[in-house]
This record gives sequence, C-alpha cells and structure tokens, in this order.
Amino acid sequence: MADSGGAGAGGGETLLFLTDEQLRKGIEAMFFAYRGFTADPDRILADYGYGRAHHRAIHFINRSPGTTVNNLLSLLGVTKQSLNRVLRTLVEDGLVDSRVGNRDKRERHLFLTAQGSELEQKLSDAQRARMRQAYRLAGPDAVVGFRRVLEAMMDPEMRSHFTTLKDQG
Amino acid sequence: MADSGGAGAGGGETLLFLTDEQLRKGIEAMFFAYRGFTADPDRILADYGYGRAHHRAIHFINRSPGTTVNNLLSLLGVTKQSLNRVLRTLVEDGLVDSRVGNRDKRERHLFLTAQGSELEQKLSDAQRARMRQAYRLAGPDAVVGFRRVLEAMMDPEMRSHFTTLKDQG
DNA sequence: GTTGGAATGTCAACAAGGCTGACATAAAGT
DNA sequence: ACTTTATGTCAGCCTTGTTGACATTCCAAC
Repeated sequence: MADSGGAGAGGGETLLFLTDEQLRKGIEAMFFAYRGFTADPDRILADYGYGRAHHRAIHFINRSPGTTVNNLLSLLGVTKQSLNRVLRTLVEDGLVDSRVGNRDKRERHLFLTAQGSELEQKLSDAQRARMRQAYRLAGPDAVVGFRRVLEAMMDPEMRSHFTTLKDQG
Repeated sequence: MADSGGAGAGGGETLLFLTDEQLRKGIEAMFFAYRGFTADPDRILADYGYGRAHHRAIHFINRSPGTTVNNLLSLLGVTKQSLNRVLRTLVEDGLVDSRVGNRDKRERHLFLTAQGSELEQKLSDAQRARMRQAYRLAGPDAVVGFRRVLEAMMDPEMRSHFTTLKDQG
C-alpha cells in the first residue's frame, strides 16, 4: 500500500528520499543507532548498579542545577512516582542533594554532589566520545542534517524543552 | 575538563561542531527525538496490550520472513529468554506463525500471519508518517546527513546487520 | 484565622520486559 | 552409542514503567 514518496505521480523528482523503503531504513537506523548511543553509559552504570533512568536524572540535574522534581518530570516524560524511586537512591547514595525550597517548601531543588558530578563526567565523557567519533566520520554538513531531522522528529512539547535547554547552554 | 573539539589548538577551525556543547546538544536531541520516534507506535501497541518488544519482533519478522529465532536474537540484541516470552504471546494470539525447520528441526522459522501483517501495517504506517514529516521538514540533504551520523554511531556489529537488511530491501 | 482545594512530593503494589540459571530436544563429532 | 554443541523453553529475579492512596504546603475564599 501507499508508497507515498515515489517520484511517480504529481510531486517532484526531488522526493525520492521519501519512498517507503527510505523511510523504513531511517526507522531501522534510529533503532540500531540508539543502541550504540546508550551502550557505553549502560556499561558504566552497571558497575554502579544503576540503570538508564539514573543516567537521565543525573544528566538533566547537571544540565539545570537546582531544578525541581516537577520540572525534571516534564523533561523526562515519566510519572513522578517513577522518578522518585530513582532520585531516592541517588540521594541515599550521596550523588544528588535535594534541598527544600525557600520560597515554596513543597518543592525540592536538586543538585549534583561532588560524587554525583564525578559519575556524570564518566557517563558524559563516554557518550560524547561516541558522538564525537560519529560526527567526525560523518562530517560537519551531515551533523547539521542530523540535528535538523532529529528536531523535526520530536513532539512539539519536547522540542520546546530542547530549545530551552539549548538557549541556556 | 577536556573541551576536546574546540577550534583552539592544533586541528582546523572546521571542527567547531565538535565542541562539548555541540556534542551535548546532539545527545539531548537523540534522547528527545527517540521519544517522538516511539510515541505513535506505543499508543497503538497499548490498545493491543503489547509493548515495544512486540513491535521490534514484528518489524524484523516482516522484514525477513522465515527468519529464525537465533537470527532475530542477534538483530535485537536481547537474550533468547526475553525474546521467547514476546514470541510466545504473538504466536498464541495468532499474529506470528512459528514453523519447525525442515533441514534443522531445532530451528523455528517465523512468519507474520494475515493478522500479524495487519498490525505491522498499522505500526509501520504511523512510524513512517512521523519519519516522512521529519524528512520533509528537514529536506533531502539533511536526510543524507542524518543517515550518515546514525550509521557512524552504531556498533560495528549492528552496522553490518543494518547494511545487510539494506541490501535485502 | 480558618478552611478547602490545588500543587508537590512520597509510599505501596503491580506489570512489562530486561536478565541469569536450569533444562529438554535435536544435531553433530568421537 | 555417547558426549558435546546448538537451539529453544520454563522459572525466577531486577529495573523501571504504571496507578492509587496519602502527607505536606500553599493559596484563596470566607
């Protein structure tokens, strides 16, 4: 059914990249690449007895120190109960500092401790190394395209989170 | 530490795209984009009481009809026990047909039933629609770059799986 | 000032889907 | 025939997602 992108009827011959086959390859590329993307951090995390959920929390706390649980929630797109379990272990293990808010005592503001920063560095170094290698192999023009397609693939809400983080950066 | 990609020392000024900040943005882009990538199938799967694991199995069985459990295993990168649970429910529900091999009776060859193909279509249509939209917004050149970076990000073993599938396609 | 609703975060219990270990069956080598 | 190897299945554990119930804090109405 519906080979919607072909050069056959109507459109332009510039739409060859929208064939179902091309799209399928893109889908598989995402799948395999994401495996590579998470492989190195996963190995490090296993040494600590942590999982990807811990990595994500650590990443975004490092990115926005002092962020609240609620804010982290909307970034991660999980339930607060799920995030809470992860945060609790990180606080217990002394990687994250959770301070009650001054203005609003319902909120908890989250910071990495020195120990937390150390793990963040390890994870982030490994993941950046993979990314750097891929970027280097693909070249600067490819990187621009890569980022453009990824951004277009996000849900609008996630895209706005993404660009907000970008502006901070 | 280690702002390894800067234009500062040694290399060329064409390496600005390798700054730690750029790499971090790439990492976050992957994270947010992958969420979008899986969002539509996830909704459909939920109606059937299935999860992503079922989707992956269905996708690759459709891609290589008659493939064996062992072959699927190396594509998916999970344990056979894990895959088996998913396959069992798909066979029970009549979406997948599992036929004992002729040459080697230890092997099971996997096929989608009509019902399985129907679900595959739904999932794949939704995911391709998202991909098509992203490709269209980003443009053909961006798509080439996207694919190049993703391919460079894979583990070598996954990359060879990927290109093998490509050749079949 | 008290009270009721909304927001924030925590605790408990359950489900999906990873994992390892133990095992049955079939094929292949000795 | 007998051991070794490959393939697939069954059982049980762990992480991490989910919903439901609840405590605390804030704010607005009274």
